[in-house]
Amino acid sequence: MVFQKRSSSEMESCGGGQVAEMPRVPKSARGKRSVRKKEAQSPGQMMCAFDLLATVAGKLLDEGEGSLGNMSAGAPALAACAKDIHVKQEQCDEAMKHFKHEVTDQDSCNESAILPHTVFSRSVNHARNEDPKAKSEALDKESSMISCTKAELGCNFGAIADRWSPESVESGAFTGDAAASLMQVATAGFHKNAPDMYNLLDPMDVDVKPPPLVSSDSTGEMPLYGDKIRRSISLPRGPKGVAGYAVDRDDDDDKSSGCTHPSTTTNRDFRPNCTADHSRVRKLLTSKYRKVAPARIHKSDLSYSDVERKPSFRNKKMHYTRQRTQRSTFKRRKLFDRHAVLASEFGRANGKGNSKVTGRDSHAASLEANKGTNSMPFQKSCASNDCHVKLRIKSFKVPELLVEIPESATVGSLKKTVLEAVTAILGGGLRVGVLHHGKKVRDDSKTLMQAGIGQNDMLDNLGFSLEPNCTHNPSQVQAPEDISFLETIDTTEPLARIAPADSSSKHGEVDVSQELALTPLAMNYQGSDHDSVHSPGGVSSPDKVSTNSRALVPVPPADPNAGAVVPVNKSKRSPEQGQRRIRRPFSVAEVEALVLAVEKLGTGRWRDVKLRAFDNAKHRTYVDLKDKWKTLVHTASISPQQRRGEPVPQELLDRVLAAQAYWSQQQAKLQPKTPPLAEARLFT
DNA sequence: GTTAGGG
DNA sequence: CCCTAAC
Repeated sequence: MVFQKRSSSEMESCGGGQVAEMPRVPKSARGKRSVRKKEAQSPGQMMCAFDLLATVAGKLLDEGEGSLGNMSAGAPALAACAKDIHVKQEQCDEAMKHFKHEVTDQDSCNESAILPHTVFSRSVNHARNEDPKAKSEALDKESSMISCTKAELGCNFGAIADRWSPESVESGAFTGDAAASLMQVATAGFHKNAPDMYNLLDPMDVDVKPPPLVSSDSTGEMPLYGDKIRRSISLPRGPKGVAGYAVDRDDDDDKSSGCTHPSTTTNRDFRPNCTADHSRVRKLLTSKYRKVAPARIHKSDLSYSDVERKPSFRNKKMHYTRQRTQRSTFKRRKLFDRHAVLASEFGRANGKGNSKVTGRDSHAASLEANKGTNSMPFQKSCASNDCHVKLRIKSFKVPELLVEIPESATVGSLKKTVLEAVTAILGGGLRVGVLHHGKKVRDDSKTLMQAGIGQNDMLDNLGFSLEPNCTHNPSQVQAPEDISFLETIDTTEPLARIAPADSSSKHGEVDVSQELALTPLAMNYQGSDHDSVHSPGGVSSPDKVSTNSRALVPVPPADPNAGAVVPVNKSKRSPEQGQRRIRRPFSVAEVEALVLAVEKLGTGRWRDVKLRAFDNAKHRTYVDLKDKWKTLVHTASISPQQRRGEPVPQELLDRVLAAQAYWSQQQAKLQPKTPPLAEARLFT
């Protein structure tokens, strides 16, 4: 596994929070993005992971409490177990060095900061070593390296809550402390022995309040989806080398995997069936900014299983329908929304090594402070001077990962790889960011009160994020903005996270993450309506631009009367419609499928073409297909030198022209509305 | 909801 | 890809 370090530039970005220019923003919408200024933050405010670590270390050591404290006692012995850990010893040392440097550079940090980190890194070994049996089992299962039970998390959270004692709040609990506590929870969770690492991904309901009716997974950090990767059985006339992988992706990438569980509704600690879906590795990193479509907050949307999807699609493709209808209906709004759009596509894996995993995203996991009905991220129960702040974090999401793994690898190994990546990230440095009103609160010395946290207005404005420690990936060039979102965005801040437009064009390789080519062309062609039930547990694939790449969009104000249900994001923005779909160039395989279908069905029957060849490609609408055909015809009629993008085999283009000519003729024959010549009719 | 075609 | 008109 490769543990990439971030480059200094990234670090800068981590702290700088600069706003990238949004790519495809309609001119009409430009100029409305002043809001993005809110993102601009002083580099000096960058919160150093050390602050957190130092805080954690200090607290734990001083108080002599917590698992970390205990673990520290065995640190020496743990050192010998370094080989077990997936973070190489050298890396640990390297990390140590970085930490030291950091410590040196940061007055506010002291040497103790190193300890926590070290302990974190090694605790994994420790835990695993202590129980050989458990260890082997874990390895066998390849997916149980890290985890913790909800109960454990809950306990930890309880501890956090305790830390936020009345006095501390009153006298000035530091936001840094809060972050440290959160980090502790997260870290602890990852080092405990539990069934699956998804626990961390699960929402953690810290308080006792009943879960909100609506999931607040609006952080924009949707669980990985359950894309499927299938291998094209055969591409009839397709040229060799044609991408044979098809990845079915949800239309909008926003549908979460079918495994999405209404987190708020159920607190399952173990969700084996979802593993595959959730473990989907994304190519990631896509965008630096994301937006969340409010509408997707609803749990029904979240649980969009493949099975569920298909029917809905057939039933009128509500999807499109809704889209279109709303679009026209809210055209104006849409334009406005657009400026908040977009995602970029990701970076690509570098290197061809197998099982390379890189944690590169800055907005690692993101927590969200959740406010259910009336639940707010923080609840202040103030009795005179006693102001307890209760907070609920709906979910943790691991940082985005870049994974490269040979197709021959087993699903199990993929899981393991991903898990290792996650472990490395967490072990290598994790920090928690606190966001208030969409802005990171970098000044750890501020009290909650000073930061405005705890006031009634903050309910919807507080969020947390788990981020990789910038200091750990110095070599990483791409410094994704490390802005994480929380679903709660201040209403006054139209949040505009625009994704850099480096989209599509360059995600070159067709690795797993690459666009999917429709698979079952052959099958479709044969008229079989390939069932779209692909095991959700299939290998997950990275997505290019996926959920993550979406910018965050505040949820429109809920119905006043329904306010009790989900007042998560209030915003005037119409989410769903506002976004321009990301550009997804057709792969050769898709073109092949399209050509095949058109040859058979002819032009003018796009819906049928869609159903026949792209039924599983949720993101391809019949309009898209029609448009693609249009461009194909055009492409075929121009010189190769004038063509752009992924070259389409001439053979296919020839077929396009042939099919176009044939069907045009057929059409002419069938409806010679304007009977040109008598001769024409004679033909029919 | 689909098609067709311009943008 | 989006948007509309037309059906």
